[in-house]
Amino acid sequence: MTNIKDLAKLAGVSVTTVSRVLNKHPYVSQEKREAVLDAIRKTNYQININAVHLSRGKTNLIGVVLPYFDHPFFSQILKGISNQAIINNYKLVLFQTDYKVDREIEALHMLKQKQIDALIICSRTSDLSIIEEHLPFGPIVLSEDNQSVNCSTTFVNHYKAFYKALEYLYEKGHRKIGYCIGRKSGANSSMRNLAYKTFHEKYNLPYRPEFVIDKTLYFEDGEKVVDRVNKMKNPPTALLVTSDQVAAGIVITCQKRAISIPEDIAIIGFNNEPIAKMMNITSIEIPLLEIGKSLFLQAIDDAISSKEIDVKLIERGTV
Amino acid sequence: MTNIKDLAKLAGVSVTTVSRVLNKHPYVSQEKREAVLDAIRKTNYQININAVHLSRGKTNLIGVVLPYFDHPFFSQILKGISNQAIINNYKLVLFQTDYKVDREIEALHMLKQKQIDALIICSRTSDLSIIEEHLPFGPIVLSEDNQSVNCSTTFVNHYKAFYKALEYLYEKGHRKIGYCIGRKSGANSSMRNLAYKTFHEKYNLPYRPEFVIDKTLYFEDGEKVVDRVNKMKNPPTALLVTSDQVAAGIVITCQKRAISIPEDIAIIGFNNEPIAKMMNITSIEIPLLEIGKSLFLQAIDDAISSKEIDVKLIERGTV
DNA sequence: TTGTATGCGTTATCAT
DNA sequence: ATGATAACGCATACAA
Repeated sequence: MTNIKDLAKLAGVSVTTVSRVLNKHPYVSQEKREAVLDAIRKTNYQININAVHLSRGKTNLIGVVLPYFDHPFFSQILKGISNQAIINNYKLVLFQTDYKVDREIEALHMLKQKQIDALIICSRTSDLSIIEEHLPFGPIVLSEDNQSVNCSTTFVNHYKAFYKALEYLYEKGHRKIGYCIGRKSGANSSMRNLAYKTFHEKYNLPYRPEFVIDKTLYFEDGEKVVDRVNKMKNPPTALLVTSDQVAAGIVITCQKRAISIPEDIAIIGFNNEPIAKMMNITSIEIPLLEIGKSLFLQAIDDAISSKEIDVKLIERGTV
Repeated sequence: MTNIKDLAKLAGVSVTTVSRVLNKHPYVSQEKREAVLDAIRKTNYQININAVHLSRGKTNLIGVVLPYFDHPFFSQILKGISNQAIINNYKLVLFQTDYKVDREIEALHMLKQKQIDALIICSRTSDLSIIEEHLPFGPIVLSEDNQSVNCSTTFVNHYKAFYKALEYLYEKGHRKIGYCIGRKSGANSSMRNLAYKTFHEKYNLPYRPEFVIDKTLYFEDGEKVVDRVNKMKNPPTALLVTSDQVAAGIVITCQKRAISIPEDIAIIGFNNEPIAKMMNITSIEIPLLEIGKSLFLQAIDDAISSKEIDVKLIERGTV
């Protein structure tokens, strides 16, 4: 493997000059520049990027932490991030955590080790104190509403979004409302649960723990949800479903079992994925690509900022 | 930032000894080891991984090239790759190409620059000659049946899979069969088209170009497909749909428009995604996680190997 | 078991 | 405009 030293010798210049040519710096005579370029051609020279990284202390790599990427919610955010990464000439290093803290810490570790310039955490599992601890090593961007830690965030106000959906159902006459969610823990889940509880207090409705159905992520989980609801003596008349995938699964299952929507049970999905439109599912639209874009831009921005993303209720046929 | 030199001074040993401790080499006295570990604790020392990379000429990073990762086909393969990467302590660098050659070449470039140790190309766009050119710089693994280039491959025999599905439809009495595919170009698409043509020749059926519907990738494309078929004077009685997403979209659209499946049109999907099971769609099962796993293992294996993955027809209600 | 010295390939500083 | 040289932080061959 030839290096700039070899090139320098071949071109009859110093390594500095070679480096200048390589990095398109000014102050190189046309003559010498040509000589260097010639040497590069002749030797099939290839820069060793790791040496550049060491010297610069920067890798142009950005880490992305997410639980799984085979779910539309995250794959869309990732797509938004990726689109911007391409534009800005960054590459992405993926950390699929399955919500395991260790994996997230591994990612933070890579930030500490300078293998990545910044870290985007799409869904956090580790403690905020650990995030804070790693802040000195590079920008960390979170996708949650968070005032307590001094880092950039792009987030949906899930409290507001949930509340909006609940109020909508209330207006439509629903008094027994349940919801389906991926996991019960996590910052966003907590906000939704808070909205749910506050809503019930406001209207003096009883809070029923069995109306909260977790571990619902994928299309096929819709069947599980219908099973559970069917077994209830006093089932909900409406369901907030935090993923259109699951909502669609519920709709399909109900069709199979001759359960009418919205008469027997009303459904509001989330994300407004294409499947929601096709299946005429009322949904809370969340601009995931935009979230991804914002997260990335914050990751490469030295300034710290917070961005709240607005959501929109798309009325369709399942309420 | 403290480095091993500082540690050495602090612990009263040489940098070599520090390095030995860091890398858990033998031949270090308990005493000196403790001294080094102490120094590490005191200084909050953090290794600079880029220096390791430069020194070792290796990054423990593996590149993954795919057109998009918001499609179940690729996100599942990626998941399979990722699972293995975690086990083997590798990180993944993602290249979303949108089937743009430049992006793929960028990935090959990073291999050349030694920023990644190996490259997995899940769906190739660039010329095979370009792949071959980059082979000297590190392992490249392809997901296609390919004898001409000397690299590892894990692939589905799409010719066989397609033929199997076509024969099945033929047995069921179908003589006018169309198919939906993501793109017409590409190695895998070519194999399928070849199977399609061969099948038609064998049974002396006319080849109708309009029966090949491309740019069908996502759920919502199902509607487009139904639109196109509806407009045909002499429409197919069966459709091979190379993604269950699209197949599901077709089924939903047909339900809306009172088109009976399989009476009016039969459907065979691909991948046997969960949605296929839920919607009772006949599908060709492709073990995507297994493919991902194999691709990864080949990427970190110096030996070159080829692995053909078998598929299975899952009979359900759409034929 | 330990340490010295050198290499890894590049960039940055400074002097000329 | 150009070049010498010192970082960058670590691994390792070799000597002891």
